[in-house]
Amino acid sequence: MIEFKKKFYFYPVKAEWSYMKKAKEPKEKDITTEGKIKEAARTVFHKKGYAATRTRDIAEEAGINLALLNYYFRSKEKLFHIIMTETLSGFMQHMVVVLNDEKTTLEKKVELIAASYIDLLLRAPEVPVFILSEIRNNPAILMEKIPVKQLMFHSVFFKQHQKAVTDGRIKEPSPLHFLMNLIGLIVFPFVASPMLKKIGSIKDKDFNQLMQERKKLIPVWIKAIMKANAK
Amino acid sequence: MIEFKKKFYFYPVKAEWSYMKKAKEPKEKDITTEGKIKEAARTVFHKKGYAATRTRDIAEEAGINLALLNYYFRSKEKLFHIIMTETLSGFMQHMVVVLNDEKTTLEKKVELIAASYIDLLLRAPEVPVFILSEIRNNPAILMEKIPVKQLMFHSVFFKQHQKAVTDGRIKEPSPLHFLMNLIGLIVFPFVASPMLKKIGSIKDKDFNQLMQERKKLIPVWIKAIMKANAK
DNA sequence: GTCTATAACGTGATAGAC
DNA sequence: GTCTATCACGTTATAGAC
Repeated sequence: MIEFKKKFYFYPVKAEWSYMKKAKEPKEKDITTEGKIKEAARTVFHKKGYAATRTRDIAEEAGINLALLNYYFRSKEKLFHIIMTETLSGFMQHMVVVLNDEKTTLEKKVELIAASYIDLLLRAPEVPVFILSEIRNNPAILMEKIPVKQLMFHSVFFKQHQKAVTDGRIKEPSPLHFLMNLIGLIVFPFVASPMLKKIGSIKDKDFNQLMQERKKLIPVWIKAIMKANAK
Repeated sequence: MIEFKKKFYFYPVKAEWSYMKKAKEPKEKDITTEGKIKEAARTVFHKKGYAATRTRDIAEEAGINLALLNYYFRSKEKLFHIIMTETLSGFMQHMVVVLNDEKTTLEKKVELIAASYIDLLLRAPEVPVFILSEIRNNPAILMEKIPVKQLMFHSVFFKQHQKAVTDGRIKEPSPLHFLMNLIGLIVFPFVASPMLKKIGSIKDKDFNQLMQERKKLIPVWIKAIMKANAK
């Protein structure tokens, strides 16, 4: 009880609420009311952000009654936290798998990350702006949810990178530049895509084509950058 | 009259409102009430975005009475449009000057853009996320305000880049990749800085140091990328 | 579980005194 | 120009019938 906000002090706790359940397989379309609300919430939150989203938008998107939202998730804020947590961990998990493969080389990992993240982002292009702008309003979200630092610095990827540096194959001013460059080259076109589509007058199809090209180009570019640093 | 929203049909038009005046020199601190409100609005909008900002936040930040905000700027929306326009054009103008210098080479322009934009972003690090997330909620903003496309494709920079391609010095799959890479390498660390500061546990001072390094490194990296493409 | 109606609250905007 | 008080409205959350 004690962790609830004032206004919820007397609200009965229901053990069957969705955020206490285990996440379902994402691919089986959830046609339960609860599932529909969560799907709708994900869509609307990702598109408009927390502050600009009205619970009515979510209810409408889900095709359900507004009251049901509070029945299942108790508050807009709680529903948002669920979506945020799932979005963040989905993003991280995806990377952690690749980063910790013992069998692949550093170069191969760059290829895999570029390819798999571009594919992921093509399916959910609004996610990066969503994450970055929500973190701006509440940076604490990051640490609450996921041990990002652990996942990063104890990864096979990170150790391989460090070894490449001590071997002299890379002479990075800082490993952070390597990370910023890799993620930046992958993610930036997606966060800037509204501008890009205006400036370059390119359609969605052309944009997809450009991103497909980048899957192959980014590893080449990263290699070139590493060589340039080694000089 | 006709362009006003319904609720403003009968609101008297005042010719002396701030957004009709010419912009003042940015460096002389504006201590008029109007100036204080605008400064405060810029700060708060940039930090929290339109939807999450309350007019009361702005009034408090400016140290003035809430009613004065509507007295000077008539509505939250109008005030926001002023800030948005100034922010966007400030960003573009800054680039247009460099892009259209006839005397500098393509390579030199890359250096100048990297250096001047990183300096700009160090002074206003919240601006990229602000622009990108507001455009997400209202992409029309872009075209309303600034002829971005014109400025870009008729620039000396763009012509120089095209010439370098036809000369065989660059073999870009698309000039858009060049642009995405350059801007991405510059801007991405700033939009991702909250994550970066958590993941890398770096302080503001270390972040500044990294960005200073990037002023020199980005031109080198861009050159390396161009060479890799030329192969 | 789902609905309608409504309470409770927050926020943008305004009237009117000074 | 600046203030206090208040309105008007939209939004979240809830009660209670079914």
